[in-house]
Amino acid sequence: MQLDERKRKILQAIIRNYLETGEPVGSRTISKYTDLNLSSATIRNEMSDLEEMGLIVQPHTSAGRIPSDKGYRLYVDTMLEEKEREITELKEMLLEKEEKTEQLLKQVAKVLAVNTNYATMITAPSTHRNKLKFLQLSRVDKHQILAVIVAEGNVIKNSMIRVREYLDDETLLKLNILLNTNLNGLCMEEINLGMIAAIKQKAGIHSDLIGEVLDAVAEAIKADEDLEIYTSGTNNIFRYPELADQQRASDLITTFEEKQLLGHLVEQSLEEKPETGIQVYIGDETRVQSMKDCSVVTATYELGEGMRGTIGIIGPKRMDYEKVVSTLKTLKHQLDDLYKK
Amino acid sequence: MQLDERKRKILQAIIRNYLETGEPVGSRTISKYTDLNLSSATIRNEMSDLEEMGLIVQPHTSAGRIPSDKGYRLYVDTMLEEKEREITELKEMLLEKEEKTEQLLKQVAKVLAVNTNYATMITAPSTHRNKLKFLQLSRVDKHQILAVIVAEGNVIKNSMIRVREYLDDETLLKLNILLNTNLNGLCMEEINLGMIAAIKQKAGIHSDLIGEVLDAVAEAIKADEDLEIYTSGTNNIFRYPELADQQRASDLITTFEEKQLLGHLVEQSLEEKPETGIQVYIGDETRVQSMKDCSVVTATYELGEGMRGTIGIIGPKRMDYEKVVSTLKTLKHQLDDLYKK
DNA sequence: TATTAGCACTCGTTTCTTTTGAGTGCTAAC
DNA sequence: GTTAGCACTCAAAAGAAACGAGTGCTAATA
Repeated sequence: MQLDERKRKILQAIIRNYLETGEPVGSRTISKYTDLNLSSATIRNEMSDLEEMGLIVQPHTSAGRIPSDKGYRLYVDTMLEEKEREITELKEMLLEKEEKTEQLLKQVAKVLAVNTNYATMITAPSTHRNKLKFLQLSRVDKHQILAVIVAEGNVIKNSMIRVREYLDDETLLKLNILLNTNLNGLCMEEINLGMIAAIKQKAGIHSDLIGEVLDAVAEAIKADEDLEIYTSGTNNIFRYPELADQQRASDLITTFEEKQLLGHLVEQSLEEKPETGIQVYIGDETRVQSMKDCSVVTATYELGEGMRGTIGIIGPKRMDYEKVVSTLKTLKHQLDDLYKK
Repeated sequence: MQLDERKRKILQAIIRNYLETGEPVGSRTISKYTDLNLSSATIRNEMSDLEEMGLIVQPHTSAGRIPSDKGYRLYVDTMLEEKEREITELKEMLLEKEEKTEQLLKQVAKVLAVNTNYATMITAPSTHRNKLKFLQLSRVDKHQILAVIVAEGNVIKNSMIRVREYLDDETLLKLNILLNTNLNGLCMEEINLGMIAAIKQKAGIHSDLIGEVLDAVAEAIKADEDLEIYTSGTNNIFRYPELADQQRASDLITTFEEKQLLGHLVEQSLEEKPETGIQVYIGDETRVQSMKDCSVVTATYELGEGMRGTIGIIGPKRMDYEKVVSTLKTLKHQLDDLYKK
């Protein structure tokens, strides 16, 4: 059986209606509120076909139809209408271009949650592809050296290194120069213990003490690789009865709190990255058990070369895909532009 | 009417039973499972008295009794039995004494939540009473100076300062010495713009450029004053039917996410600080609307002079106060000891 | 051949009624 | 002062009945 234009229209009408109401849609409703001018009986025949094709399902015998995951997929892939959709509050926020990226992102997540009525998440741009810009060791007291590492985009890391013996000013200065000349401009990912070993060799360093310090620096650069995820609007899940029952809600809340499952989702969307940078996961496509009744829309934004972060919107399967996708598209571009200026 | 020993015993029995089951307690239950050897009729008479005194209430005519807030208060104030209660996992964790206080605290919150089956929150020690230990300005590139500020307990702050003109090495070095000699050992709270102005004067600095840098340093020290609160085990609220209905759960989740309401609670307990450092808020005593059906037990710990943080456990009013209070007491001492070593 | 009116049937939802049982308060006896 | 006994209350559980949205199928229609 094939999907002719009429079937498409009916399917679209069913989905549109279901997205709004959340109730199974009957043939009579479609017959009345569509410009197809067909009786409910005809619609019933067509619906029967659509069901056979696996695009819609009946929750029980005497109920209307609701879209299946396959139906949603078809809808998302071929039936979305694009609209420019800006959230003016966001525009203003981005103009201010706060100093602290972290704060800005948290704010974005919050405003997005309030405006869409879905839960949102956002990750700061990952740093591992980021280039090292500046590195400094300073003595804080006799046995402690502070390593400060600055990367492109002014991402700053600190690490306290404990040394057994006093390290004199001269050695410290030498180390600073050595490290800066050898590591500057490299991206975090390229720097590792082996590389540091090579530097040691090249510089002819044999002192155990200095070796230890260098190792600690390498550790510091690698550390903290776990990307932080901020969430907002978690309570929005209670707006949708299909997510609000105790078991489901509890599981979802846990997922949001634990975050590392969300991390998988983020990584997934960073990898798959389609041309638009927007990705839609429906139900099981999220690969997260607790989200099997949810859909997630993610957008990948770039704040500079190799510094990619992800925004996600999490809602029920019957989320307003048109609104969410186009809002995210606009926001993504706004964020991308932020760096270019 | 006055509360004689028998009435106390009966009240205690009612509360103990209710804490366990969450069901209204009837006279028959008390008669059977107490060593008072009284018939249910006698218990009924006593219960009637207790109700008149406002210590217990009846949800409806033909139901058993449940403790009122006043009843809980009496119980918490006078009937708790102390036990040493350690969570061995915590002990091990604390022994490791992780480098990163923040990570450690998050872990503590999590373990505590898993072990008690309540929601938990924890704040890092506030820094404003904390003493400045080390301060350094370094040039990252032509127009950017990085200020690194280290306080007692190795609390590190960074701030990027944008300068319009190039600042030569010599000036930078001079500034570093000036700042360190003048500010070291002072606590963050004492340092402000006025103070910096005084230093400028004393040092005879008239350059606008240097003035700006100093102001930025003062700003950096003050900034970030908002205390961060970490929560864990939010989903535990679903274990208690009296909190798990949609409206209440949604409100609570929001409170945990927004956090600033929790902040009030934290400040409150920092101020009121009783001898033990443990504080119990029952129902409305929390002063937070969404927590009117909850109780909160807080503990104030000290990681050094003036560096006080707070741990909180949030559960239903019928939480296991004995367990929670004594667990927190033990944990508090463990944390307090952590610094002394 | 495609569409539609008509109708019997299904089944979740709502509403109302009945039953059950835990628990009380009161009274009279111990 | 304590207790047995009993009538009474009321939420919750169980059952029964009515409702109605929606379907599938058949036969008539264009």
